[in-house]
Amino acid sequence: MAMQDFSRSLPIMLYRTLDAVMPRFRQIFNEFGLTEQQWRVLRVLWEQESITISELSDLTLIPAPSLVGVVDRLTSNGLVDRRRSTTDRRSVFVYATDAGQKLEGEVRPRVDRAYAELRASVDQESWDTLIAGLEQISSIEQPSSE
Amino acid sequence: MAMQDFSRSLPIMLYRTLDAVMPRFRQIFNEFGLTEQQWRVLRVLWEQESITISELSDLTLIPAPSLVGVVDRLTSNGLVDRRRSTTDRRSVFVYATDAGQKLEGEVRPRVDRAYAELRASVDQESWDTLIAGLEQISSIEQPSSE
DNA sequence: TATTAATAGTTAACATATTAACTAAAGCGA
DNA sequence: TCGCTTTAGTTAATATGTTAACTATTAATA
Repeated sequence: MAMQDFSRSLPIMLYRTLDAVMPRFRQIFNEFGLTEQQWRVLRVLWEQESITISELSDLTLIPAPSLVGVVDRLTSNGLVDRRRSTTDRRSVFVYATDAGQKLEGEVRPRVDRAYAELRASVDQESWDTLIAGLEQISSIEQPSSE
Repeated sequence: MAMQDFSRSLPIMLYRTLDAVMPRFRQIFNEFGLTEQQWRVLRVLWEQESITISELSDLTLIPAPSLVGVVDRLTSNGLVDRRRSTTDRRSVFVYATDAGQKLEGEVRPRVDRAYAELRASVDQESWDTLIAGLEQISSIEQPSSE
């Protein structure tokens, strides 16, 4: 029979792993007044000069309706700003302000260190295998929603 | 340097995998007027005659404050009910009503089938390796929050 | 070119997550 | 037994997720 053990089903294992991994990062985010989602947006903007809302949604995995609020709050905190595209007036570009850029130097070292420590707590091979396994399943095509 | 590629970092890969896996299940839940969290609560109650809120929180991975509302809505839908413990009046037991019990026969076959199809889309060994990898990382002790 | 369809962003309604605080009830030691 | 601490559940405030609908703009096509 399928899914005999609920506690070891794939979804539960994924959630459990996130519960084990994320608190250490969220603690750092909070020290800088950032939420996890705000961090993700900034993390992308630090590498992409300017990017549309929909591209940002794809890269951060934040659903577009949620992203609206996240960008709103980042904007009111002076870390990012919006600029409507001139070529396609439907699109809106988001970019990091100077304050948003500056934040990278303060937050990233902390986060990168925490990430390195996490990665060091597992042997290299297990880690790579896990990432590969996640890559495989996340690339499964969605069943057609008929 | 750590976390070179944001899109392949562990958290993002976990979220991406959930995004790939969950919609097929949520669609089924919605057909029966259930949310994902409501399903998880029922899924546990179908195996545990009666269980306290805190135990339910541990098994469903739903944080206690959220669980209050989930159980509230399940109660108002007549699927579960609360009963305060007589031995320790701080504890509250939750149990499935007759309607809640009856729902298992309708929803579980659908969900189990979808789960079997998902599992069949990956070879057995990759699946087991993935689950084992998740098990390993999710069992890492939380860094002491000093 | 007028219509229609598709796209980007947003709003709305509801459910859940996160963190802190709060209440009631036990547990515990002076 | 009194006072302190812990525990179970809940409430509160804010942020985000989920789904559907809506607006403005662009693309497509007769």
